[in-house]
Amino acid sequence: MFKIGEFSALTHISVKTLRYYDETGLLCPAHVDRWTGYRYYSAQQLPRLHRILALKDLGFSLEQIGKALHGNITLQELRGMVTLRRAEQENRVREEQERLARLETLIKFMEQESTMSVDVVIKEVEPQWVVSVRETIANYPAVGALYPKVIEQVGNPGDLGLPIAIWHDMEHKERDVDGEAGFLLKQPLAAHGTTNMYEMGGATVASYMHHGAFNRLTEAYQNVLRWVEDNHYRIAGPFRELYHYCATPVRQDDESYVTEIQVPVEKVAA
Amino acid sequence: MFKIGEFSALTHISVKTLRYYDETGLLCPAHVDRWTGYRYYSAQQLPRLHRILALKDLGFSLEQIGKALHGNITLQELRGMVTLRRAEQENRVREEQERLARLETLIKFMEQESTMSVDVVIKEVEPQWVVSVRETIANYPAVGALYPKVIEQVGNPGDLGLPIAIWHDMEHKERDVDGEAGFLLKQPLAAHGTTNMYEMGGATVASYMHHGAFNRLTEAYQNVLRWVEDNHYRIAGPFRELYHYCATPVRQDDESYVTEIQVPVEKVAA
DNA sequence: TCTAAGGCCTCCCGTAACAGGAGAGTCAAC
DNA sequence: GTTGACTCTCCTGTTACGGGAGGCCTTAGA
Repeated sequence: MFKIGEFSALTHISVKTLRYYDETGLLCPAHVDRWTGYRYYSAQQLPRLHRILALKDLGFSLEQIGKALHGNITLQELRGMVTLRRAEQENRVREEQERLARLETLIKFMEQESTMSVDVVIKEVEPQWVVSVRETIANYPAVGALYPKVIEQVGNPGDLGLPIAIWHDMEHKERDVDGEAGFLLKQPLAAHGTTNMYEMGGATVASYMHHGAFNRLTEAYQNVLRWVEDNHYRIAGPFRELYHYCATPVRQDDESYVTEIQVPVEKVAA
Repeated sequence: MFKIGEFSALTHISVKTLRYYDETGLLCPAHVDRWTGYRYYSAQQLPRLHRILALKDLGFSLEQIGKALHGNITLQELRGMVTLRRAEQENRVREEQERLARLETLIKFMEQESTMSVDVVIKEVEPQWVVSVRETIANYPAVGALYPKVIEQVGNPGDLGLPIAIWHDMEHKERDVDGEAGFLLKQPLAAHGTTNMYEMGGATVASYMHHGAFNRLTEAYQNVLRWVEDNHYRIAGPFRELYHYCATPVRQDDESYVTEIQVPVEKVAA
């Protein structure tokens, strides 16, 4: 029989940990002095402690280990536990690898003095109802002229959510741009005249929050698209712009605007 | 200005999280109503929140993010942070991969109905003082005869720690075994007669706690050695046996004994 | 036999990043 | 005016322990 300190030295498990395992019922001392409360461990308990450590090393929680060790577990169930654990661990490894890849991409960006790419995040957006008009317009800033058209055809401006633009060209164009302008909606409305009313699908997007003037959006796009490529994603749909903050009258050089660039993406198979 | 629920819906960040970020000073609302305590967020805060999410995604703690966002950080410092983070993340990935590898090995073992390999753990053992005799003996059980020799040559049995054996043959032998028998010591003693007194080096070992009779140790060795191989380790020294529990008179079939097998190992380069 | 040092006990707090819930106040629409 | 949705603060719980306070127990030395 060992006192807790001796058992701790023997196993290299801290006294705190041993007491915790006692408290949680994972490994109770072979004997506890009724009057002093001293814990006494026996060498026979070493295998159980070792098994605990081994399972912990495999990534099981103490609660799972407790259940597994509580006696009545079959080889079948154990197999099931381990197989499940492996699946979780596979996900874990993949996530951590992707995180590492993002870090390495960021470092590459930073070597070129660009700090912006810190801010690109991948997120899921839900399906959204949209009312819009789509036209070929002279250039990007000209999209501003489309919003009044939408507003005048929709009865109640109170129903409108965030203004958005969707760019259907897959590359940058100086003129004859295929643009769509409209608003997000909380509920579907009836379509009027030349407006489109549809539910825009949900998507995985690379999102970048641009805080600054519209005339620097092109630069922002370049960075986002390079980020997408460097992180092994592929463009999976037309670009979306959400105007989170935009004062009227609209100006191209107002630095207070907040514009979100959303590039639908899908992961390229490794 | 958005109320917290609106801002939450807009960003897909939970209300709880936003309040937590307020509390920790990471992202305080643009305005807080003095009387009601209501939090009001502005669209201008979206970029900051996005940056927080991005850094969190890269694995930084909220505390680190707080420092980085607190304004006065140079590109140099940011680069340093990210580079450090990458190093950590590389370790992380490696650890998780190794854990996965252990799980897969275990599954392979379990397919063959062996559950024992759950209990093999890698651990570091410190250098230890040892007093022992080394001889070529008839077979493994014959090692028992060596311990009295050690005891009689050492004055005080009170100084002796755990009995151990060290097997210097790299393979299983039926006879003429090169065995060493002795005891761990707390402090060095003077050597006497034919005993050796030396400090056994520390090592990384694959350790298996065998709870059962000596005559089943061979089977245990087989499993441990297979585990070592399957987990891409290489044997790095003679095997050690520690007799944590062993009643006298010594019998080969006493199932209450607890014997630890330690196989010094080193990782094989991937 | 007394004492001092160390070992052991229980109880409480802290960790990171929130989630859940109680109880009370606030806002907006009908 | 009322209802129901929203918001507030405060408290607890999560995992696997570590640190420390305050008090009892054991053991070695004087």
